[in-house]
Amino acid sequence: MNSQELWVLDRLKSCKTITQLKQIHAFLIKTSPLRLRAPQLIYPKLISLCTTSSYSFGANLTYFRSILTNLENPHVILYNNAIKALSSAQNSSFSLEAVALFRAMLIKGLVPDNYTVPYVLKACAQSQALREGEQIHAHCIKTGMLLSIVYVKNTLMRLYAVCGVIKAVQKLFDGSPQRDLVSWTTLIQGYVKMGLLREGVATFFEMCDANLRADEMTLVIVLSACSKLGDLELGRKIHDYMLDNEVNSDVFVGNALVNMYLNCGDADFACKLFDEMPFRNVISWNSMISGLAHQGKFKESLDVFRKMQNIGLKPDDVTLVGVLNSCANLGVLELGKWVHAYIDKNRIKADGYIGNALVDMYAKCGSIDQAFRVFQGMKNRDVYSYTAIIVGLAMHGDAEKALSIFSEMPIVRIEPDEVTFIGVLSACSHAGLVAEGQKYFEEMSSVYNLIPQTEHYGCMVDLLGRAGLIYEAEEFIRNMPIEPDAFVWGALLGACRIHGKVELGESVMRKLLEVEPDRDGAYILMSNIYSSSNKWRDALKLRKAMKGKNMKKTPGCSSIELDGVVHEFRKGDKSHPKSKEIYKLLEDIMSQLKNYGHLAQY
DNA sequence: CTAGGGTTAG
Repeated sequence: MNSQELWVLDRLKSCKTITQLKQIHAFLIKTSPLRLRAPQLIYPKLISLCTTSSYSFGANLTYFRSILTNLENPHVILYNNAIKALSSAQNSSFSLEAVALFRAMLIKGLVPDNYTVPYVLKACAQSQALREGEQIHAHCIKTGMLLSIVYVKNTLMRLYAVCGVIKAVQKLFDGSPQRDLVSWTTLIQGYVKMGLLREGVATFFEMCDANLRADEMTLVIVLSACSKLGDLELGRKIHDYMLDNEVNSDVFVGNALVNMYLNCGDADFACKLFDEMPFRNVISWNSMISGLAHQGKFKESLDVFRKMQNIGLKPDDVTLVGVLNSCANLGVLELGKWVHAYIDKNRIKADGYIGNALVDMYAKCGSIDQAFRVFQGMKNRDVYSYTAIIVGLAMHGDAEKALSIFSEMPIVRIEPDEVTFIGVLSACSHAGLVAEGQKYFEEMSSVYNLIPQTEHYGCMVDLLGRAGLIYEAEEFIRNMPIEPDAFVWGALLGACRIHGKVELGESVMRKLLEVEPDRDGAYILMSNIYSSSNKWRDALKLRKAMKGKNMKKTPGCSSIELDGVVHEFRKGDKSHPKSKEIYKLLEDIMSQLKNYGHLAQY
C-alpha cells in the first residue's frame, strides 16, 4: 500500500461528519487507485456515523442506498449492519426501509441469517408494521428458523406483543419447544401492554412454577403491572420475591419499586426507598412527582420538584407535565406560569402532553383566557386538548364557547370520548340548556358509540334538577339502565337543596346513604336543605345522628401560593406556623361581616 | 453485529 492510500485510510478513520465522508469518497473515486473498493471502504464509516451521532438516516438515505447497491458481492453482515442501524432509528419510514433492504437481499440471492431476522423484526415492531412482520414470520416458518433459533421466535413474539396481537404471542409461546427467560418476559409484557394486568402477573407466577428465575427486566414489568393494578399486597409479594432471590436492584428496578409503592398507596415507603436509592435519574424524580400527584399529594409532589431543582437536575417534559398537573390541582398559577416560561425559554414545543397539561393548568387556575390562547397556539391537538379546553370553559360558565369548540371536533376529525361529554353535559347544565343537553346525551351513544357512565347520568340529573325539572330527573333515574350510584343521587340531592325540596330530599338522602353509608356528604347536603328551609331542629338532629357514627369526612381543603411557597389549610388544621395569627384574622373578618349584617349560611 | 426494562394529560 502506498503512502497516498495510507493517507486516505487515516483520513477515513478520523472522519467525523457525513460531509467529510463524502469528500473522501469523491477523492477516492477521482484520484485513488482504491476507487474500485470505495463502497467497501466508505460503507462501515457511513453506518457508524449514522448510528452513533446526530446524523440522521433521513438526510442520507439516498447516499446510503447508492453505496449499498454499488457494493460488489456484499456480505450478509453488511446488510445486517444496515438493517440494524435502520431498526434503531425512531422514524417509522426507516423501519420500512429496513424491510425493503431485507427484500433486496433476498432478491440478490443472499441468505438472511439468524442476525438479520431479529434486526428486521425489531424494525417492524418499532413501526408496528404488522403486515410486513407477518410476511417475515412466513419466511421464518419456511426456512425452519422459527423452530431452531430462539432469538427469532422471541423477536417475533415481541412484534405481536407491541401490535397488541396477544393471541399470536401466546400461540408462538405455546408452540415453542424451548422457552427462555426472554420468551416468558415478552409474553408477560404482551399481557401488561394490553392492560391484561392480572394475566401478566399470573404468567409471572407460572414462570416461577416452571423453575425459571426472574431477572431485573422481568421484575420491572411485573412491578409496573402491580403498580397499575394498585394492588399493594401483590406488589409486596413481588418485592419479597426479589429479596428472597437476591435480585440486584439497579436504577430501573428501583424506579419500578418506587412507582409501585406510590401507586399502591404506600407513599411513605416509596419515599424511604427513593431516599435510599444509590443512584437516581430523571425518571426516578418523575416517578415521585407524578406518583405523589396520583395520590392527591400535590403539595408534596411540588416539594420533590423543588428538591430536584435544588440539586440542579434538569427536568424533562415528563417532569413538567407532572408539575403542571400538581399546579392545576392546587391552583398554583405562579409556578404554572414559571413552567410555561421555562418551556418557552428551552424551546420545548407546547404541543402534545405538554400543551394539554398547560391548557388544563391555566383552566383550573382560573386563567381561562390564557388556557384558550395556549389551546389555539397548539399545532397538533388531540382529544385530550379538546377535552381540557371544553371542560375548562364549562367550569368557567362559558357554555357557548365550550359547545362551539365541541362542534369543531368533527371538522378536524377528532372523536370525542367519555370525558369530553362530561365537559359538554356540564356546560349545558351550568347554562340551563336542557334541550341541548338531552340532544348531546342521546348523540353520545347514537353517533359516537359511547356508553354513558354513571358520571354522565349524574350530569343529566344535575341538568334537569338545576332547571327545576325535579320530576323529570326522578323519572330519568328510574329509567336508567345501570344502577344509580352516589354521583346520581348526589346530583338529585343537590337539586333538592337548590329548590328547597325537603321531603324528596329526605328520601334521596336515604338512597345516597344506601350506596355510600360511610361518607358524610349526604348528611351535610341534607342538613343544608333543612337549614335553608329554617328547619333548624331537624338539622341539629341530623348532625347529632352523624356524630354517633364513624363517618369518613371529606376534609375541606384550600391552598394559596405566596412567593413560590404553597400553604395548605385543612378544616381544623392548626399546623401552619402562623396558625394563631391566621385564626385571629379570620375572627376579625367574621365579626366585621356580622357588623355589616351578613348571616353565616351554615 | 443477535431478543425482553421504568415515568407522561383531559
